[in-house]
Amino acid sequence: MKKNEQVTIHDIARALNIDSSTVSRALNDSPRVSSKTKQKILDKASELGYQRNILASNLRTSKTNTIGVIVPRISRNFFSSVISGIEETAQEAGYSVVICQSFESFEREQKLVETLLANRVDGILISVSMQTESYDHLKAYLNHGGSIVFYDRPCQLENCSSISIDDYKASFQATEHLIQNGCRHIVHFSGPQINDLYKNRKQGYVDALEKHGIDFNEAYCLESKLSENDGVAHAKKILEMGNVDGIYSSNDTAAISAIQYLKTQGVNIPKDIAVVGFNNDPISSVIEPSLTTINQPDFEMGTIASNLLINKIENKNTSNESKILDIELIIRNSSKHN
Amino acid sequence: MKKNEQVTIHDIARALNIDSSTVSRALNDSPRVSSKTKQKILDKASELGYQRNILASNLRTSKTNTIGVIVPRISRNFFSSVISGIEETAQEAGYSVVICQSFESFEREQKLVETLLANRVDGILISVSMQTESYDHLKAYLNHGGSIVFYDRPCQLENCSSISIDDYKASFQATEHLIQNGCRHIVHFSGPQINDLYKNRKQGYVDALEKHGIDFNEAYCLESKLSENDGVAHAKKILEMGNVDGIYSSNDTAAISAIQYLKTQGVNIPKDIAVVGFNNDPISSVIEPSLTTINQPDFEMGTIASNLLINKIENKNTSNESKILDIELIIRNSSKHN
DNA sequence: TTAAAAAATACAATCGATTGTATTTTTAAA
DNA sequence: TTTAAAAATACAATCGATTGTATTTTTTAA
Repeated sequence: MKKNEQVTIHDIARALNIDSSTVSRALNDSPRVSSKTKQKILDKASELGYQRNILASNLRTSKTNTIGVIVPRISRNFFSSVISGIEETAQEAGYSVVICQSFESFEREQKLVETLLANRVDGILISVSMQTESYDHLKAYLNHGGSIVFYDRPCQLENCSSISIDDYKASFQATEHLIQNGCRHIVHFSGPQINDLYKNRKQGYVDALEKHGIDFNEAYCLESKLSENDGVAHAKKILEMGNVDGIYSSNDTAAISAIQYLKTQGVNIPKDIAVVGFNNDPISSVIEPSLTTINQPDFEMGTIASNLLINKIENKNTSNESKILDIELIIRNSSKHN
Repeated sequence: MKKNEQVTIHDIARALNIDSSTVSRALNDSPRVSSKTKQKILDKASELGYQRNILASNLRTSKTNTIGVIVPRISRNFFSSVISGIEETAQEAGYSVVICQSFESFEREQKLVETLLANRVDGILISVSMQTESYDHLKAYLNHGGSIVFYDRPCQLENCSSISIDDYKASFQATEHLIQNGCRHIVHFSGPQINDLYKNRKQGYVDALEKHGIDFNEAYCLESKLSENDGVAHAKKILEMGNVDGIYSSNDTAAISAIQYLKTQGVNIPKDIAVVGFNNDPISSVIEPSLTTINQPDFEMGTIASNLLINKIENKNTSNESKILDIELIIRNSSKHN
């Protein structure tokens, strides 16, 4: 931005023939300035159209009152809801929020963390990309005195809090629901096994099968990034397999595209194949048959993540917590097996 | 962030017994530093774990290489696609992007602009909120030397470029499509008439009716913010009206919730009432019947918006442009009237 | 009225990087 | 070898706000 147009505290000071330190204190409502001069300064400031330069302020105080949010992609309803929760809480506490998308790319995630560090944000809320296996970029940020809280996809990293749901339990519940509806050959759409989230979801599926005396078949576990295309590809494989009667997908996106493809191939959902998804995307209630899915407290996850981070930043609480939220299985029409 | 941990160019300079200005120039790859010392400095920098403090740099250069994006809400697919386009182009040009949601609130929008100004972002890309009637907040930003480009919802403001679609034409086309499919009593879900976008959409509807000799009935224009709830409320009104046989909605969200409600009331879509939406949300192809809608080049709109703004910032082009993109009517099942 | 205490304000260094100018060192030409 | 030109580096001011310390002014109490 052009410099000439910028009004600084020095301009105000000069206009009133006082010192800029007094102006600074007045603008910050310090008790060290009399209310008379405060008023004079405030008046002059608005007269001149003064706008505080936060860059300068941040540099001096080495505090930006900004938190960075790294999210795989904002277009997923779950994530945009989490962000809303984050923003609300952050705003109340006087923090700005910078939203960044990693698009599930590790390389991009690294760059984003670097940029956030260079910009000296006070803390980072991150749901790591599906490719993230190394945490050096995050460690670098921590070493510079930053705070990190994981949300949705927890990671084992010292000195970080996390907030997530009980993926294992949710998965167990979803799978058991299919079994109780008569499914015996259940395919699982699983995500990258490098992250705990998808590991836990797979394990819940495996254990539910075991509990009900169904043999686990590795070929029934289709691992992918759970995109729309992946859902279609999985559906094709399922038709080749022949005897599949249930699908438990780690997200709604893949479940929905699979349903759509299967319908075009004359498969009856849920009669032939019952389906359960994960996330409760708005689209899941619109598709026919409506999709049975797991609902997560997304907005709440955002508010809690924000709170954990701000507490960390402000040192109110030095201990690290791993909070787990409850989920809910929403039973709709895609899973009624009769 | 804590100060003690921070390595500065002065630390590097001290360690090598040279001046910090040389370090600065070396890190910026200036020709004024010999390649030998450059290498020494680079090595020492990585050895000490140096991370440039952009705050300081920005303060000195009064350039942040950051653009602010104000969006009504990121959860709308159209907007998240625009953002992707913005990010891609901005990144290539070396700019960071800060995404902010106004949630259609004017008050919030004002605060966001203020924050972006305080942070001295080089430019703002904005789709104004549905409540925005005054532009003083934007003028203040312009007065401080900032650049503004409007996207999707253009505004009459001096010295600003804009990128949008031909809402009038799209609306005309959508309405005409309904008429050609036999509709005579077409209700229009319109948005706040304070913005050109919704004015144009309404006018296109009105003129299409006129062209085909259908009287315009103000009662058939239901104005709202086009939320899900608004769609349901409109649907109820339509049932009370009795003889409505077509709906043209200014967005998909309202169209879809209306369809869902009407279906529960035994209305056959499209036989009894044909429906056309706007935006081509992913959900529009999933709902049954699939929704006829207007597809906008969302990603492209983002890239062009970014380009216009960056050109403005870098003064490559001082003239102000109003670009208009072409749309496409996607005909699906919700509008076949027989 | 005067001294001490309290309030208000001024001075000056600082945050970390950038950049115009000055100085020193190196190179090239005479 | 000497000198001019070019290259490399050092010096010092600056961006705009903050903040500890010093000074001045005002208030209070004796």
